[in-house]
Amino acid sequence: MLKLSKKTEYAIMAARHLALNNSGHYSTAKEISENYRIPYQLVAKVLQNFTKSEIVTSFQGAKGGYKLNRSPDNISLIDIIKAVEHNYQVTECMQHDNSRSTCSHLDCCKIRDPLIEIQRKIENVFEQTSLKQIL
Amino acid sequence: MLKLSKKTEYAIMAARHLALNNSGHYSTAKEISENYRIPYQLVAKVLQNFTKSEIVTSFQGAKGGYKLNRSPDNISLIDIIKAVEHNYQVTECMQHDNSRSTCSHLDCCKIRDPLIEIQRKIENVFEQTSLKQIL
DNA sequence: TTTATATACGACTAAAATAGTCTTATTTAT
DNA sequence: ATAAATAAGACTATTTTAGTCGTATATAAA
Repeated sequence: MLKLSKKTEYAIMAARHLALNNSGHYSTAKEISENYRIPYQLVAKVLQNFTKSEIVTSFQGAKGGYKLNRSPDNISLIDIIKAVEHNYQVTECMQHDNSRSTCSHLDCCKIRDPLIEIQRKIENVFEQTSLKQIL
Repeated sequence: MLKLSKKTEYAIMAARHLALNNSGHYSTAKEISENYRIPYQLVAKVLQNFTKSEIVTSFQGAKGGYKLNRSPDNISLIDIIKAVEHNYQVTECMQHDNSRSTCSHLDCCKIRDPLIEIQRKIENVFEQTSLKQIL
């Protein structure tokens, strides 16, 4: 519990790699996969997510690859997490695809509000950490 | 990802209940189970964990039950979490039953140290929140 | 214009973690 | 004795996470 997903770990590793290799050439999913022994398809998807979130720019075809869009000190871990995870909430009832907060507990559970505060603080931890800090 | 387990949610709810009902009578697992519609066996186990961690004192037999050992402002969420969860680490390689940090990534993943810092900060969030604050 | 090398993306499968149940033993007040 | 509790381990079901497969599309270069 409270664990980051492999997807998020791979995302941080990939972002870090891109930050360290942003001189001219475009890094590929294959390159990152081999460099850190991450399953190819997984990094590929992570990088596609980065593209959708406009963290990176992608180039298709031979000599293609990915390149960071912003400088590493302008990318926070929360940007990276949001790019690859739909739900990174501390409880189910905070997840945004839970259209109405369906609390099965009588009279609601009573601990929701304090946990929302916890959630806010945890998000803050990730927001305060930039990619630059993890190079 | 990053989600608290139901066990932890139930633990917080149970601890909160005990804090609100610490006048004379001993709260039972059945009482808490029915009050919040939590599966009986699960609360029971949570309360047994509390006993082991000396968060509560238990009394067996008829008229038995549980009672908080300390005042709510002297019990933090991290105490509650530690009582019911063995592993609440952000990554696998930080979990203490991983005797040697078995990192499958080449040259280790390079993001371990910054994540240890993240872990420390998240634990701090739970440590800074007392049971009293969630009543 | 063909080939090799990339990204893009959806469907599927496997594995692991979580949640919940069942059963039995023990303790204690009435 | 009996009823009402805690204690605890084994088991099962469910859900989530991790990983794979297949196919389409884009592009540089031979």
